[in-house]
Amino acid sequence: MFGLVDCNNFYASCQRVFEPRLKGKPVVILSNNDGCVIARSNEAKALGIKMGAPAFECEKLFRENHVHIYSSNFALYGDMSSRVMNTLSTFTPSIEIYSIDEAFLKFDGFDSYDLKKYGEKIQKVVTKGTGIPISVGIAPTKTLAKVANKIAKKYPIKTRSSYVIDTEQKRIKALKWTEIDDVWGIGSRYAIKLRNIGVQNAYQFSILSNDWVKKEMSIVGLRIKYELMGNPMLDLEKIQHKKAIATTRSFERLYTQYEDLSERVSAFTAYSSEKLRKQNSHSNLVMVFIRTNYFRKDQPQYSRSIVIKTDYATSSYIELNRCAQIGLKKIYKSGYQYKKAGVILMGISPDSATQLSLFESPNPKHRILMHAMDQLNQSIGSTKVMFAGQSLDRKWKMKQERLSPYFTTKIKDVIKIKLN
DNA sequence: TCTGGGGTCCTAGGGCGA
DNA sequence: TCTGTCGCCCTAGGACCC
Repeated sequence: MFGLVDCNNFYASCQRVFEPRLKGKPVVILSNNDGCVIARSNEAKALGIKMGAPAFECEKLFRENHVHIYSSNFALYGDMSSRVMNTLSTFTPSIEIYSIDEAFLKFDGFDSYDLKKYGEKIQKVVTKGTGIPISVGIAPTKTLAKVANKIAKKYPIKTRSSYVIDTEQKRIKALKWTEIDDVWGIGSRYAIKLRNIGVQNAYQFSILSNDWVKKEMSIVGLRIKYELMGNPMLDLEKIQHKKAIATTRSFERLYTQYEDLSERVSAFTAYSSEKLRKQNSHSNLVMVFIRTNYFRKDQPQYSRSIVIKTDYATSSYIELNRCAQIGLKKIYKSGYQYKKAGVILMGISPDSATQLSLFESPNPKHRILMHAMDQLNQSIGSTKVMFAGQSLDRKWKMKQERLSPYFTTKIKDVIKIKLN
């Protein structure tokens, strides 16, 4: 059996752990640059605040309903997430951390356990130990565990936040209850397609013909169908190195000058290459993209990307940035107002399996330099040592007007308790 | 005026060598 | 020598996830 543990309204819950006054109040978290709503408490959802809604469009709603607004604080959420995951790993040896707020558990050899009760225990221990409320869904496949989790989350009192699908009757009932858009793996496009042929819920999807599903939704759709029928197609995924490492950002203003974009691309490459070195890997493909603001229909639009091959697989910022700058030069066009850019490193291989080039070889000094830089930045605690290509006076700055303290990762932000 | 970021997987279609 | 077919590789684009 598989279990899916999902933290309820994770980012909002993290803020509440350290500010209990937020309990019962509407809370929203905004994306980078304070652009969109990316998380909401139940109270905020009840007000009709939509996921992904632009913040500037919600201002009136926020004001009138005294909504508590926060800029995203990923250092805090990441730390809280590892506390939850550490607690979960005490309940089974088989765990897959699926995202910052979700984990799949596998219960092999738990035949003598009452899994419903076990789920309730997991819920209690995690919530007590971390302050984060969770829901637990258990079923024979990962996709059904997702469904079970939705039921536990929807009916926390009736289910005690733990629901198990362990009979054919329960499976069919749960699928009939699940709207087609809520099935894991069926997004908005497929949902429209399915509704057009009269499929409204997961059960109706599960009895479609295999041929139709395969033809219209590829092998991925067919796998979902089998999973919903109770036949496991997906197992726990092993932790593996990332296949692509990206740093992409929207700018706080529009850029027209090549030099400005060049500085940003240089900084993005520095950050991506740092992530690459952290996972002990090399890359041999650098993709750069730039684009104008596609929301501004009144302005001329331009969007291009390019992939540049490095001479050899490397993790050196100097070599990767050389390629990124070549790419940028090729795709930059003057006369446009640029809103976003990014650098994505691809063709990633572990250090141990790096293929050497016949004619070019890495400069050994780069390796020593990168290592020294990473160590310096690590000891300082943030990226302070930079290359000349990056702006020292940080002309570019992310908008984060409502950032909460870093309660668990910065010593000056740790809560002080007064003892009488 | 202001609209996120970072990933994965799959398929179609073209180029190319056997 | 020419042509058709097959399979592999690569890229672009579409779908999805959180």
